Amino acid sequence: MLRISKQADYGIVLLSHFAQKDAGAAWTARNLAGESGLPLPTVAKILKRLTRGGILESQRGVNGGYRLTRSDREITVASIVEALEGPIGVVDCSFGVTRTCLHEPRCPVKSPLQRLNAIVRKTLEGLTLRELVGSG
Amino acid sequence: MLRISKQADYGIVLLSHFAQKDAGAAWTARNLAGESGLPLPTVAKILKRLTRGGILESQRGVNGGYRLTRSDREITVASIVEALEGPIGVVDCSFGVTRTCLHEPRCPVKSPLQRLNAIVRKTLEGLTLRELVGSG
DNA sequence: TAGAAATAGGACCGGTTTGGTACTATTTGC
DNA sequence: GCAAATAGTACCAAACCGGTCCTATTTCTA
Repeated sequence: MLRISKQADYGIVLLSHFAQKDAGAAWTARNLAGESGLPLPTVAKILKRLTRGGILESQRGVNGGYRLTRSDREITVASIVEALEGPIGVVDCSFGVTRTCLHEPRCPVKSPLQRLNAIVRKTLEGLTLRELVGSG
Repeated sequence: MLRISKQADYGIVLLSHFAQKDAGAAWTARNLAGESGLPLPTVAKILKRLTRGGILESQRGVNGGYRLTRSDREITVASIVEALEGPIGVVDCSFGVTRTCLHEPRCPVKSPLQRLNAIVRKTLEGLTLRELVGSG
């Protein structure tokens, strides 16, 4: 367990297509669906989220499509996961906001768990799309 | 997201009680429930799993209870998560066995995702219960 | 100017997983 | 023999997730 969602998994797969070929090239959802073998609606949904997350930029209209907003060396796995799943938090109280843990007053490991969270996040922030795809 | 289950979360909380006090001391499920504020059935379930995972050892009968099988410096977060959630795998294909990915033939990032998985696992394997609780 | 091609956004439903509880069996000490 | 404790399993409700569909908007081209 401790896994990322399928959406994030697919997101990495799709982004790897941008990274592998000419980094500046544009892809349509339809092309990527054909290339990856994933269903078009799913691909479209993921690309939209990646765009909202600032990882892709979109061009509407007939000759539209998606392209990377920056180099694959500057795109971290953390940003991909966050765009597709929301904030990275190993446990609920890691968010540090809004959510209040019922057991917080007597919880002996609140900050240790936040440290665990920080470690995992830092790991993912230090890993770029380039690194992930480059040495496959 | 990218979070551990509540079971694993609670498991860490419960184990921290073993680590904080006399490491050799035994705890009953009832005592831990009282101490942590978690419901007894839930605590009992988690302790059973930790025992099966080799992290705790149990003593049945009237004066029974649970205690750590080894020092809190030798118990890794990875082993805790694995005991409570099963094998750590960031994505399905990280398991490398049984499950076969439908997209595997054309998947450009299979081994990169396995590398991601290895990185996360290694991080958790390098983090001990002592470290997690010690500097809270 | 109309139509086709593409993205934007949100609603919806089915299935799976998870969290939590309860029940019964077994062991152990007094 | 009874009480206290763990072992194991089954079960149910709720939340989450994956996937699809529908409609609106933008843009190019004929």
